[in-house]
Amino acid sequence: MRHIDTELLRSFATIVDFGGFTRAAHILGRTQSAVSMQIRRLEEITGCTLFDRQGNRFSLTVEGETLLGYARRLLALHDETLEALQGSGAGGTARLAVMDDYASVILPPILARFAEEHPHIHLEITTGFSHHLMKELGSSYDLVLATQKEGTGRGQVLRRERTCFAFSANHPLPDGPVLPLALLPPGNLYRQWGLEALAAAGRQWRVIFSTTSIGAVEAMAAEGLAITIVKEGTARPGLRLLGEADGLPALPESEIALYQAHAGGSPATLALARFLARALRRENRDQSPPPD
Amino acid sequence: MRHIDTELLRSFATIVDFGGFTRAAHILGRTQSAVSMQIRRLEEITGCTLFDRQGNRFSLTVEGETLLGYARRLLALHDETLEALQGSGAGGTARLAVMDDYASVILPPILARFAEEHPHIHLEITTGFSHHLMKELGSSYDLVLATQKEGTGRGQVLRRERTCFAFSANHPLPDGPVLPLALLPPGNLYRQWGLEALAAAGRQWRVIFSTTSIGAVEAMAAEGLAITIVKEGTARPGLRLLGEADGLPALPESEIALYQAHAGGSPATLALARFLARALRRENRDQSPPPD
DNA sequence: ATCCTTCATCAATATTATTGATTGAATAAT
DNA sequence: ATTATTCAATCAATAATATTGATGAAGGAT
Repeated sequence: MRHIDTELLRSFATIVDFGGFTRAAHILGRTQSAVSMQIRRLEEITGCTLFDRQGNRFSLTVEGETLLGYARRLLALHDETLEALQGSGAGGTARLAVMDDYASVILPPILARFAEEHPHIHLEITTGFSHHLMKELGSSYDLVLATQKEGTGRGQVLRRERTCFAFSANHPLPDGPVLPLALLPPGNLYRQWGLEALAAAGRQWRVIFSTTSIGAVEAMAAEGLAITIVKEGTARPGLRLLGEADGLPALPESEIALYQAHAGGSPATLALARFLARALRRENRDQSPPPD
Repeated sequence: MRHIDTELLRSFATIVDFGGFTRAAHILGRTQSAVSMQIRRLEEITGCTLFDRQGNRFSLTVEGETLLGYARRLLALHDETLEALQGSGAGGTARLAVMDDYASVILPPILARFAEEHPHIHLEITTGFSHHLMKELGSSYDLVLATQKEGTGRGQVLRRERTCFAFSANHPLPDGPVLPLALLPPGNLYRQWGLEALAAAGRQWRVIFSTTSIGAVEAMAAEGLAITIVKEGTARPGLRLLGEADGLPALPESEIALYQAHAGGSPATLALARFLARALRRENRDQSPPPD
């Protein structure tokens, strides 16, 4: 008698959420070939083709979409079952660390939805700088959502964002030869990128404001007191992004990447990872739909 | 990462429905030791003791009851998933054959509940005499619910019922030396039991009415025209059960047994089998609660 | 054209489930 | 009491299944 193993569904959902067999395999703590075989098994069991493979790229078939709906319900119920029986011990907690800007701008509505869908999972959210957060991945945090330079790091890249200098939309740019900057403290990635780019462009600068509060830095820029650096997606209203046209150098792209403490973590951790991947990747796609 | 295989839950639910590891093993097409190991695995995974073992007998623990609730929901969703993907082919059909009296008296409300819980499963119900139905088990039917003599046959006994002679509650018993009988046609089990018992008791009789309709036979008895044979549970109102006090011999007990075409049939068949076992065994228990 | 990324496939291996035989515990029968 | 029965637990052996690591093939990118 045919039956679907829950783990096959978990792999299936993870592939969709993370947009790839290989990426899903990393998250699940298996090899790519294992995941590929699992999907083959799933297709044999259901008798359906779940993915349209067009060489490298793939998309869900209609049957795949159908199964995805059932898979999500089944997985939620499965995890709820385990938690109901094992008490609300460590199994029901997910500890996430996020860099400040995402924590205040992008994530709140996403985490609210997650909390609503998984009322039994206890969330512990910490904010800070990517660099510091990464050090405690595995000890204090199960997941870290970090900003990193394109192509760096081994996390799952969920989204890419343009990084640029920014200044008040309502004030004229400062016109002296020395750029007034408001930046986060030394060690911050954007500070480093900005200073290096300015040095390479032969510009002079002075950091007139340095604080650990992103809000304060952006407020300074919005008031026309200094230039700062922001991600396109999280810049507050009132800020204008500056480019070559404004005489300011381009900066590397930022990758928003999700790091996992251990491949294949607790059910709660995995559920949160899948949810974040789904939410961030989907919004990303919506912002820049494919040209076809 | 721990996860519960759906098949473990199916075994668990089947044990509860059929009231035993060995019985469940037969239904599932596995050995008793396999089922026993599965439950051990399930207990390891959940970290709970699911059954209170008191030697031979066992009962569900509180955690077991909790898991049972989840298991039923999970299994229903799992089976629904498979059917959604495989089209409503043969997977969504269960063919049940039932002896007449149960088909008209006991089963209708039970099957109605089943249909409500599993709106996607297509039921094919046939009625007839146990003897004939059994011949087509495996070809025309997936399941046969049959009456049999105690201790006979290899089906799963779901219920036992007293069998006796019966006559109108409102008429005096016929007083001649020759008993007027209304029975089903030759080949019927009860006809055979009755005639053998009367012969052994040295009574004389005459079958004055013989038809394939149980309703007609019972109507004859209720009108005071003849004596017939009924199961205690399915006798219509207006009939009085006759025993030694009335000068009529006792008859063997009837076993209501469920036969399965193949061990571990289709999901729909298995679902119906479990449902019938649950419904009939539960009602049985309610009718004669254990003395402790 | 060449590299790189990504998924499919294959044979070998590792893992896991099932079996068949046996034991132990508890109840029913003599 | 003592002996059969019944039923689940256990164990070592086997069967079944999943995973791996290496390799191939098919697109996209440079």
